[in-house]
Amino acid sequence: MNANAAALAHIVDDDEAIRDALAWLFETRGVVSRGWPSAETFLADYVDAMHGCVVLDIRMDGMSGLECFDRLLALGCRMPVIFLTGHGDVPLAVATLRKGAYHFIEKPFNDNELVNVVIEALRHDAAARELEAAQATVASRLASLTAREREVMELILAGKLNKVIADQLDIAMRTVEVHRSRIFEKMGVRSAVELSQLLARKN
Amino acid sequence: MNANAAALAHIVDDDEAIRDALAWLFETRGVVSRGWPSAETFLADYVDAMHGCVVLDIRMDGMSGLECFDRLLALGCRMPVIFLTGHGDVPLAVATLRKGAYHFIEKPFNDNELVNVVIEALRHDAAARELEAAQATVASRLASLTAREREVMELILAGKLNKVIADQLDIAMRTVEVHRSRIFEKMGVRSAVELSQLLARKN
DNA sequence: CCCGACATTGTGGAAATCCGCAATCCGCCC
DNA sequence: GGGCGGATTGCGGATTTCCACAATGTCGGG
Repeated sequence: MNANAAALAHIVDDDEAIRDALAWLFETRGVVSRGWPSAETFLADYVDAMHGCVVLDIRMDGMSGLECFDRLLALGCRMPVIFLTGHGDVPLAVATLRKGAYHFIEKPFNDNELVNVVIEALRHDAAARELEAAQATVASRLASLTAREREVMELILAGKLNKVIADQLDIAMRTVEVHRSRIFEKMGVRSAVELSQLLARKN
Repeated sequence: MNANAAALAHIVDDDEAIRDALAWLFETRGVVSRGWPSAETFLADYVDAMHGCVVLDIRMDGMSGLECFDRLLALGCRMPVIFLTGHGDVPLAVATLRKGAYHFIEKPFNDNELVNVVIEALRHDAAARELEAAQATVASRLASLTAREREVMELILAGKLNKVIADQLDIAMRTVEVHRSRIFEKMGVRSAVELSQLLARKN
């Protein structure tokens, strides 16, 4: 099952009737979903490349939604997580939200409101994924630099002249120029200012 | 009363006994505070330069804590706001946190925990203020640029050569150089890369 | 009218950057 | 040993950037 190919709303709830009802509800608004009967099964299949959002019931047999959330966080999951609960209390809601949960919704909920939240979460994930892809490209270019090139790059970004860098590293100015040229080539830029702008977009 | 000079924990609660108890509690941990008997009195004195955090009771005679929060947001208040409530429910907690409240604490609360939250909020505010001050300096330098200089600056930051900028704006290359020099002077930098780095830190 | 800010331009020369071509040395791996 | 990648360097010439000094024209405000 290729859960990576498209953005899905992952419904994690041990109650099959609820999973089906939610799937149906989401479908009426064009949201593709997948149901998981337990936190364990979802986590077993979880991979970083999963796109979309997680609709997570708090109270389940076996692993709870909260434990599942902690696990997802530990795994570096960036999908927005929407908690559903029939038995929440304020400290719990506050704690999960402050831990980074996307939303916390009590049952019974307004159908439309939930779908709106899901759609918004999917959008959020899409935007985050796009930014991540761009940043990964930059990161891989950075990874292609040799240690020396990285050293010279820092000095370039600090605005130092080639001759100053040469003095500082006790090398010839021509060598600085060579490194500089190689750095720009690998990073796909033509000048120090372009490089700076590229890296600013990464962070 | 100069509430701007130092970072204070602003206690907004119509119950004087609670205000005093909190003030005393905060004082035991070295936190300076000021009590306000109502949202209205606090808002009447509110100025942007107030530093610290706001400890806000939700249920008060007159204006509620929630209305007060909305007002603060509308005024662009960046102080962290900690809600205290004896009668909160989950949707309320979720809504305020998603609106940007710093924390939401139910009464009765653990004294130590509340002070920890306040201290953390004060730290948060201090860091945010520092960043803001640095950004304001850059912003005011940017504001000192003429329209033409700003136009040329964008092109410089795009990595374009002086001769390309000259062609694009249909002016002499010497003119581009003059603008360039004036821009760097006003922005307090010596090169395009320094300028780029400075602006990246602003955003 | 006068003044100041802004935009523009020119001259000539210095400084900084860029680069093709070529070469050497070192360390690592097969 | 041979090959490869990385670091280093030199030469000479081209391009780009920088700048002191000077000047002109326009616009807005007193």
